Amino acid sequence: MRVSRLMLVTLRDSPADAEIISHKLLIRGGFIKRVSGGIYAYMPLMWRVLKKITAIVQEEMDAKGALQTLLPQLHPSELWIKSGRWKGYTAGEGIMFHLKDRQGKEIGLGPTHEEVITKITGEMLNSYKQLPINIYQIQTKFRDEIRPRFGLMRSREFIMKDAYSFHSCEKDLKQTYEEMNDAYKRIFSRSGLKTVAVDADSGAIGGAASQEFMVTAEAGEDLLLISSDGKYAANQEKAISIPQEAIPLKHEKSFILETPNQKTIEDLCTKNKFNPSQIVKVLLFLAILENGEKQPILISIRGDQELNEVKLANVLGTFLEQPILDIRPITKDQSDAEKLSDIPFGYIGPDLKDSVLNNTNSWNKNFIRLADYTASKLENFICGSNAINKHRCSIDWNELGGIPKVSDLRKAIAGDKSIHDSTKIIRECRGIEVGHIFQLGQKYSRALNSNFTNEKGLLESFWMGCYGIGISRMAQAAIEQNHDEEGIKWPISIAPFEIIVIIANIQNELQKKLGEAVYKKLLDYGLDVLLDDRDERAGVKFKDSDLIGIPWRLVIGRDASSGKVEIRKRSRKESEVLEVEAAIEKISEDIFSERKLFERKPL
RNA sequence: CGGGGCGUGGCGCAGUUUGGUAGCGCGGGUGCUUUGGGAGCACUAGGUCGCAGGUUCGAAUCCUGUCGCCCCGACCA
Repeated sequence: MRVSRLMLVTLRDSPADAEIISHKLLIRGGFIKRVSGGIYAYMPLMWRVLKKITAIVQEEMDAKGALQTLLPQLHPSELWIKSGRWKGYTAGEGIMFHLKDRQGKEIGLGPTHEEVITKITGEMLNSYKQLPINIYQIQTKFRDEIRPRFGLMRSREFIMKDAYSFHSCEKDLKQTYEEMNDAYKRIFSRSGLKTVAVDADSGAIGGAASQEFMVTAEAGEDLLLISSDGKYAANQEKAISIPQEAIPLKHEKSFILETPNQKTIEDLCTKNKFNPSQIVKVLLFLAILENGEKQPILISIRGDQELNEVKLANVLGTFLEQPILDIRPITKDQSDAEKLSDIPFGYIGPDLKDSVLNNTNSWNKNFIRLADYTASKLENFICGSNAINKHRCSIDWNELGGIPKVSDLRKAIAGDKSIHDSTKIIRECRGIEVGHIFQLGQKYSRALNSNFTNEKGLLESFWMGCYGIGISRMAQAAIEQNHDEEGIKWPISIAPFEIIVIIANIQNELQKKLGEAVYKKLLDYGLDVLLDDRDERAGVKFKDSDLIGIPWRLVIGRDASSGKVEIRKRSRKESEVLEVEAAIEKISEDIFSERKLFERKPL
């Protein structure tokens, strides 16, 4: 390909709406073009990158015996109603685009394909003899993100590889899950990405075990917690750890302490010389349930700890045996709107009476009371008295009428001890989620009545797994990990081209001739070559080649008359001047050996 | 959804406070010079100032509405 024909439009200035480096570089290099909020066109250079990533993904999936298909993007609502996800995905802050067709039938634009695939396989597969099956597609997905941002990192239309496996038993599912785990490690390492696999919350997809593959990068939206020996790694949403010990409170007879205007843990501690770990703080939340009920929740947690809302939603969902559509703190405005004048914000105790809810007409009239184990373990503590400007000191759970239902609700944080080995300390870093694998179990197959006949001749629901990779996100994450002040440094396995040949001065016949010859020769070698044949000053071409991040550069310039050219690797500072033939040999050898490094390894 | 900010040529911005008929840099075109790290000079094209109303002799500027985009938040009791 010739740069003169490439539709290469690079920008000197960063666009005002780009925040992170990878987004800026993608725009400046002309890789993507914004069409609307969270919606981008992939321009020719980008499409080459995406095709290279896709090829790696396909090779590794195919090697595991997975089958590629292409599923529809328009999904009838009844499938999603059956699986129980229609409401959660469309109502409120649901992320599913949906529309009505001319018959008035509701249709959703696929954000993920469990429903569709489960329906199809349920109809096509009937016997355990046909299992296991692992089926995948590489397809555009649609998600109406609450807040699209960072270019392709969180866009509303994006390319994803999603695979779904079907098994006759859980053991078989676990085996495929492990194989996918292996395939994913190969995919990311072949793509030149440094990733870490972490335990994850399975979120809206549901199911049992799940693992995320994270590209470690400062710009990542997820917080990861990793033990100092690397043996434990989890997304903060899911992470469990051993918190710091509480500092014991002096034992004495319980009493009421006047605490005027001390509504925060911080105020309470500085004014009375308490330690936050000696306090039980009580949080008031409102959960919106799938059946439409609005349920007030009272959560007790140790004062120095923070609540993990994902854990809270999971615990609550299990307890109530239905999905939680939304859960968030109750504000003063909300409680006023419900005419609940008696809630002593800042002074709430675990034993706040249900009677404060008497006036409400849209909420449930009793609290669900939960406690994090850091709070339940305290034997002697301080807490709100349910009366303004008063706290109770040296109180215990008996005096409060017992301990609420206990769960792990706290956020694990850096500095905690690891659960697998308490001598190992947890540290944190940020990550970009590029892959996620789940053991779904029978959640979808049961809901959608997707069955097979097992060895005993009995009808059984499929055991399912699902496995996603954000293809377009991967491309951007690669930049986040591989760039410098000048631009992108693509890993060679996913670079749009492997080498760029720059003719420094196209007016110079000698250079031009030599450049064309070198270009042809490299093409004949089977390399992905780009020839910069533009009538531009050399500096412009150097800047552009650095910006778009081609791994090798070969310059035909002032030494052309003596048959010499300059070569440089994008990842290095130094360049080298060699005879043409030697340069071609060196580069092709290097690229071939790099290709070997990144090519499929035998199982 | 709440708060804040911004919409002026392809991109980055000034002009808006104090109304007087639109400007700078980059980019584009032509010519000459230059030619290994985003060249210089000259000429040139390109904008109903997001959109719709209103106020006014006159609106990018003031008012109302609307659309779009960006950031923060939607947890710290």
